[in-house]
Amino acid sequence: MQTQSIHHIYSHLYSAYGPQQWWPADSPFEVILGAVLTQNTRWENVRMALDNVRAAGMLVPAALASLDEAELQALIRPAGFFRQKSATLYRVLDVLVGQCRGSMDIFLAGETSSVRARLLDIKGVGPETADSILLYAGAHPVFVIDAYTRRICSRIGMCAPEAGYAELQHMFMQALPEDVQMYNEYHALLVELAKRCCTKKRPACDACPLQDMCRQLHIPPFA
DNA sequence: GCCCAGGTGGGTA
DNA sequence: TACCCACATGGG
Repeated sequence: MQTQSIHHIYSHLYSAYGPQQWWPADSPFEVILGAVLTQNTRWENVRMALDNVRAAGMLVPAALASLDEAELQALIRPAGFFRQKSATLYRVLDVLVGQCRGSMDIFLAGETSSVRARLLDIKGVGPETADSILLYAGAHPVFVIDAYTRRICSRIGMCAPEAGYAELQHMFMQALPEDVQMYNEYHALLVELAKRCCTKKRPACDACPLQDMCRQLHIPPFA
């Protein structure tokens, strides 16, 4: 039943919105920066920070790593939490530049579980940041859970509002085939749904692509 | 002015 | 383990 819902949600969202072609970045390295910078932060703010980094010609691991703290913080300031995030970025860059010669391929090569563990060892990189990097920069098959995913699932009664990261991730990965492209699209479609009409302010709306499905399956908020 | 955003880590009971 | 809190900017 839950498995079925997870399949239905995907097909409805895909029909309604089409392929999303995520993540909004031009390179794997930019994915990493975005994944850290978007921690508890709107993407609009992240984009301003990334624009600063790009304009400074710093969208290259070795170049960014060579900046001093004040310079890096000035660039990423619009994304908020700039002291924490600059410290996290230096730790990521230590591994990427120091241990992997700046190569994203080396940085993300290996078994998914061991690459994930390596990422989680970096202070400031938690499960969502690690999984975003794994999926969108490294094409590893992990399903990304975020605040949008949690809000949507809890709205339609698929999980408790306080459901944990691992619990939600397991729910999706158990229901779906291990498919990088699908995990990629699915997460992007959930973000699109959340932004369009599953906002915090508006729990249910007429434009929701899931309303018929919710009614058929007798699940709130449309049941 | 007040609230909130695509999290994470540290402290306390 | 289970809460509680700091972290910071920019937009509604």
